[in-house]
Amino acid sequence: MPKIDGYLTKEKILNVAEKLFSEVGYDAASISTISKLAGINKATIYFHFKNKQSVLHELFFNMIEQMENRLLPVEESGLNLKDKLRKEIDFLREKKDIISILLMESIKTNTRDDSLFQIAYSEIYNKKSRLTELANSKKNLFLAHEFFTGFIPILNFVVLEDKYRNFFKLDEESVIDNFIDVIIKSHYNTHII
Amino acid sequence: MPKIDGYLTKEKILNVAEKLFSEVGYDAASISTISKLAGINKATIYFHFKNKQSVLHELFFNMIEQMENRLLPVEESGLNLKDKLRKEIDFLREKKDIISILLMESIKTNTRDDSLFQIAYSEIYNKKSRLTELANSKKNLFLAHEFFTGFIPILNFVVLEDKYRNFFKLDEESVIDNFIDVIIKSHYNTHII
Amino acid sequence: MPKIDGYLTKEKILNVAEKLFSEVGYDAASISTISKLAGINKATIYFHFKNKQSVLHELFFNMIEQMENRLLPVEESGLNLKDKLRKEIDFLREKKDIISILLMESIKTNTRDDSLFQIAYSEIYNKKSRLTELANSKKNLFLAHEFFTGFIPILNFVVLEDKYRNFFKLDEESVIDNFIDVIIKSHYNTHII
Amino acid sequence: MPKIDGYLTKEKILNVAEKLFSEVGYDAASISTISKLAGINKATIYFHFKNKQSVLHELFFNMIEQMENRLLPVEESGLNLKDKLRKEIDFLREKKDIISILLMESIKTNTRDDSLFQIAYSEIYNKKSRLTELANSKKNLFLAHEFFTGFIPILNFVVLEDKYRNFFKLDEESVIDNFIDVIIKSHYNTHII
DNA sequence: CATGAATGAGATTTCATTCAT
DNA sequence: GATGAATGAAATCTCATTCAT
Repeated sequence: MPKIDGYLTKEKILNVAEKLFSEVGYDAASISTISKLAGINKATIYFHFKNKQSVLHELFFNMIEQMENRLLPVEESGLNLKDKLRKEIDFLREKKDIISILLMESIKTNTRDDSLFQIAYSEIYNKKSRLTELANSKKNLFLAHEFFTGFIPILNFVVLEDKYRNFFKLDEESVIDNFIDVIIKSHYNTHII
Repeated sequence: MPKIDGYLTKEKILNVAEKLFSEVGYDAASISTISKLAGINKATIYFHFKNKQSVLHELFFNMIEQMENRLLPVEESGLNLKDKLRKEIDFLREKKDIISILLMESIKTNTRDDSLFQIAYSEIYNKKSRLTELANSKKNLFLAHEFFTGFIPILNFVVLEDKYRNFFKLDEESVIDNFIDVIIKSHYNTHII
Repeated sequence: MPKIDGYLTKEKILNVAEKLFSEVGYDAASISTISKLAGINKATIYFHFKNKQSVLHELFFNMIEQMENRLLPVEESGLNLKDKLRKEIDFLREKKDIISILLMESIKTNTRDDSLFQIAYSEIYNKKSRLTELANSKKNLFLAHEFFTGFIPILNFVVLEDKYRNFFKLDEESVIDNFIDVIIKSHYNTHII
Repeated sequence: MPKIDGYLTKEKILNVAEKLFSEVGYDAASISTISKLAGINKATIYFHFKNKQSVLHELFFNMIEQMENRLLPVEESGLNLKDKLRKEIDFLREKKDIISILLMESIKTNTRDDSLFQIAYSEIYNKKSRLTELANSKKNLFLAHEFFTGFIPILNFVVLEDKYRNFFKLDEESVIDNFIDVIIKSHYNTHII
């Protein structure tokens, strides 16, 4: 391995780790395997990262940052809701791996990591900046609506799409089309504000 | 029949494993820890189970069986939708641990386990037995509706409830009440059939 | 390896560890090497001991216990001082390994282990039970005398004897004889009480 | 000439290493830690030193050189024994770290390093140059006296002083005063020649 | 002179699993 | 049914050392 560009090595590690974590879960993914897949020495991972946890943290941190800084396609002009949603879902599909990890880690009872909620927070408050003006009771209802009938179904769709399709023997296009139809009818058409 | 804390040893193992798996995930939970928490010898676990995997399988199997055989409160007479839902959610809350495990394992890309979908299938087909009579296109739309706007949000609510409440600093009763309100409006009131 | 008598295995580990620690120091002695020398599997050490530190602790603990419970030959009747001392030194020579470890570990500035002082305490107070009756100023002088001109020289003799002999090209018997002569003249003949 | 905190880099490395070695022992002190404490890059250490061992060797070499070249305060005129001893001990106290390392390394059975004895040799022969004139039997007795009842207790005092004081809950001044008293009575007043 | 990046070897420790009793 | 003892494999992480820049 050329001792040239530490930045590239670090990127490589993060990419490989993201993929592997999503495939087998954080705990079942070993540093050994990551190093082999990245084509580098095990110890090199510890040159770039304090420990295994910090690889995960950096993945989460990068994800949170990206989500906070992006322009929401929902707010883009000139597109109808269906097309906007399709664009958003395609965007998230590219992030399927890190979303899988995020969901898995959030579910563990013992975790103190709240990256999932941080992302949800920024997504939801991005969308409706007037949210803060609402009365508390309404605000919490709105939050529940956004989180449990919008955010969660969409992330789960991205993550479970393939298995859903395989189990129920459906074809690819109909699955995404159907999902967009039902999420519009159930979530977007029933918005409170 | 030797018992530990009133449970048969095998049941004790299953209970402890279920709790630990949900806390730290299947991979981070060791047979050693399970045996210590159950107050038995490590080797005893291997008397009752072929290996670690089969402890998980038995948990999943039991869960699937229970879900298939239960009477859906939704179909019970005399209760309005809100109360029925509340009953159903309370039932699922008691199964929070196994549901957590189920969700975590389903998300792993590499898993071939489809217990989550088996349960979804039986839940959804239980509810609407006439589903099979529908035309294919309608059927798939219905399936997407049930799975992604009903089943998934409800399971995720059960599993994420506490963390959601803590992160957004909400009080317990309002969280469940709000969830029931929004799931009714988004899922139940928008049923296709 | 026969899975028969865990007690023997533990003893074997302690013996091997004691020897190796004294040869190369605690930190340079690896669990791997210990296991190989003991003819057992590395993991077996962790069945009998919590971790590497606890192997050291158990060695120290055993040493402290032995020292506290032994009858001091110095108090034995019928022997003159020279013979008593010779007996005592021969007793300590058999414990050369653990004494080496004890001294090395005591010297480390960062150590919080005070096994050396615990042993010194019990040795010194054993010898002169009337010590407690002394006035404080005398007591401390007595302590300094016992510790720095008796205990420390003797332990260091046991530990450095061979190297001292080799460096100065002396023969074995003259070294021990000379040491006994000088320790009697300097320490025992100058006792305060 | 690049300096760190006013020291040349090499000196800085030696100072940091000396301190760390004395705190945790040679083996537990890593080049990594030394470089961090010195505020330099790990590789820089390998520019100034062949390897880790040679850092230790240079520390020992410097110490030996210093000890060989110093004027012994014991021989200074105008001071009584007590004051001379106090001066000597204060001199050695400043070398506490390197003395700790020296002692620890000397105790290891496997070590072939004899720096401790080299220093002892030059100290003892410095003091009494007419030593060589003595008959062999007397010489060896004298050597044993100097080494085991003078040199060793003094070095051990310097190294164990703090721990001795803490364990027996003594105050600083009384400890050094008492030590000087007892070493005079036991060692200096019992000189053979 | 000094550094960032890398590595092979090996450290401690834990894993799932086995087996004689 | 249950256990103490053991193990091979693999986990995470650290080590001393190297080298291109």
